[in-house]
Amino acid sequence: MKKSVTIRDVALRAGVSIAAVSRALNQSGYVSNEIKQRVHEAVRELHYRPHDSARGLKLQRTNTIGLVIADITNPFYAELAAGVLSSAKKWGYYVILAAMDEDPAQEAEYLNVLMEKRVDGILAVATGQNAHLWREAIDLGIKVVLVDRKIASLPDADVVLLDNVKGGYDATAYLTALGHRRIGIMSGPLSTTTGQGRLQGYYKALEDASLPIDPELVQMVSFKRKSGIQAVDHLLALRKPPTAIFATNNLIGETAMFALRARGVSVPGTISLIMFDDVPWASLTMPSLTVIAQPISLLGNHAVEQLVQRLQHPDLPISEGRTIMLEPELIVRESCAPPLPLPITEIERQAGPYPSS
Amino acid sequence: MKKSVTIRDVALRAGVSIAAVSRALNQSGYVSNEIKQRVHEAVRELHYRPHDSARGLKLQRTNTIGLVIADITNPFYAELAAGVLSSAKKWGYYVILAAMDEDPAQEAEYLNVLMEKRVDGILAVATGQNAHLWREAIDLGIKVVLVDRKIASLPDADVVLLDNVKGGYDATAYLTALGHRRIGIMSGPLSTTTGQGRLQGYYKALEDASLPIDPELVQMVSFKRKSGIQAVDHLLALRKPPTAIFATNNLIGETAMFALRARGVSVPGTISLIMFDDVPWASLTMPSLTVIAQPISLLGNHAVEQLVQRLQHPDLPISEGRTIMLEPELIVRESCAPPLPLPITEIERQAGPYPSS
DNA sequence: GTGAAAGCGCTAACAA
DNA sequence: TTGTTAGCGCTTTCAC
Repeated sequence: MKKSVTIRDVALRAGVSIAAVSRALNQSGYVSNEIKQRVHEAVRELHYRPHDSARGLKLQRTNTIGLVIADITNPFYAELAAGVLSSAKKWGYYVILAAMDEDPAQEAEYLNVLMEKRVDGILAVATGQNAHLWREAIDLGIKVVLVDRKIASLPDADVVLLDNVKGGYDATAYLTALGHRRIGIMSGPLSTTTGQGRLQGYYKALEDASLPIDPELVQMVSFKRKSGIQAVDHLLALRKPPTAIFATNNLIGETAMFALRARGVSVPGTISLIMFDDVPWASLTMPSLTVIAQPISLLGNHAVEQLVQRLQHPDLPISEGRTIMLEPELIVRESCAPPLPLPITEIERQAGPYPSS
Repeated sequence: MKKSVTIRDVALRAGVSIAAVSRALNQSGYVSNEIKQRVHEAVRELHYRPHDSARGLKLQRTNTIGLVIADITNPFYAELAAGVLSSAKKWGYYVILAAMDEDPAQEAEYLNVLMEKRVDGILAVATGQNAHLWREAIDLGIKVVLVDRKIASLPDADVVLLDNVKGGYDATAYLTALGHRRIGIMSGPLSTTTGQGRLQGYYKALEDASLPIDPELVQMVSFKRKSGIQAVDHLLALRKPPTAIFATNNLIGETAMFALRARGVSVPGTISLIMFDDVPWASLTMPSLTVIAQPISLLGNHAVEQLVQRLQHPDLPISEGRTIMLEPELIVRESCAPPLPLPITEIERQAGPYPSS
């Protein structure tokens, strides 16, 4: 492995100074066409590649950003990442992926690394912990844009959000409009604004439909795969089980679908199911799933846009941090139907065995 | 935004030389415990963070690797990335994600960037083009490990593969064992070793079952979502349509599932379906999908392991490049069944209208 | 054990 | 228009 070729080698080869080479390569300052030519020729012959660490050291800028998410295996984050990657590339930024798995310790570890690497900015769906580290990153001069979740301890960071309250409301209202009166919700953790918002929307829709809030119907689960099977069982075992379930993200929806099938519960015959997040498989299941779709790529694009803006105008007023809010959309498919006149157990109790749908 | 604190500041604060600080922080060379103490105190007080570009420049090493894939939105790559991320972190490496979307031009662009960034290594599911750039990367001293696909032009690169021939064979043999005699295949592009291998396995299984090869039954499609709908239609429209279809990756399987449902074809009643790749939704569809599962996380882990080994022993003999080959596994679910005695169109022709399954 | 100093590869004053 | 040079922040000889 031969010694790597530097700007000095190029200068020698082209018979000019290294400053001239730098100028020629960066289109900065004055360079005659002749020199430009000679330099590019030398570059080609020598296979010269500028050394990014050296530029980074000199320029105090890396053209690299960090993307902090929970789990790339979750289609939501995968699509977000896809949007971020392509947008970032367009602006000349490249991304270091940090999957913290909803674990504050891992988030902290990644944050430390991203700071040492002096990434220009960080796009983050954060746990909400590590407030101190986030502050430190910002103080270091790293621009932070929060995506999907706001965090209270960073009121001054830009943020790109989905209107989760509306999403939760629309999902629930769709169900009440179908005639459901007992709607179960598998809610994500209230430590996240997404969990909070969607649950809040659920409450609001019930209220608007003059329906009582039954605490038994709200099941707290984590935003992870297979984390809520017992939540489904719990709902199913209720004295008066719900006639519909609202799964507040795609992993939870997967779980719900799985558990309902395993228990032999007919959807939407016995129970209707609505899910937050549209994902490719939602139209492949039988029945296909009615969902609240998020404009995920847009979320990513806006986030990058926001970040790039901060990067290019380093001293825009921070003060409040800008907020961009996107709208979710109800996509009706097959998994929701009007409820049976009465919950099936009620019917059984009143009229004896009843042929299951 | 105040000037960032450097090793010099720490030295001043601790009342020692910068060399001592460096030694203390890196556990290298001799440092008295007292100095060590003072340094760490100063670091804490000043919130000092080593500047990675500076270390990188000095050390000619970045602790960063590139991961080149097609599309993070494909669950296969998402899981691969997840495996790579966690393995890499364990070894102290962080990853820049490059999604080239099966496009050689994008791959080239990313490759150039990764070279300029002087990543220590690259893990790649490559297009197979850009041979020259890959060579250049290796010459630059960047260790390259190929994952999932081998590329002919880089015989000296380490490679971590799945036995695609076996996978293709097992899928097809399972179908022939069920009694299928006309099996359609939606094959990926032969420019990839995965496409090649799976098709080769298909041929081999047919041969072993003494079944003829009918070119009409092999449909070439790209490894992309919804790229093969017309391929399904083509198979369906055949004078003697297949009684089973082998979809050679998860995106193609998604497409097949989608198209068959849209056309009202019963699975596995009229047509059996088997897919390469196990994905979370494969057990949620109705019927659930019989698949050939790849040990994807393992693939990622091995790849990182391989790379780290090269990184830690820079002058291991290159010569041939090591190959690790993993085994696929057949997971039987509900989407395959014995065929109808004769293709339904034959029956119709012979016996008039026939009640569809 | 500790510190002074050279230098990693690059950019941008500044001088010519 | 071009070249010389001083760092960017760090590690590591090499004297002491």
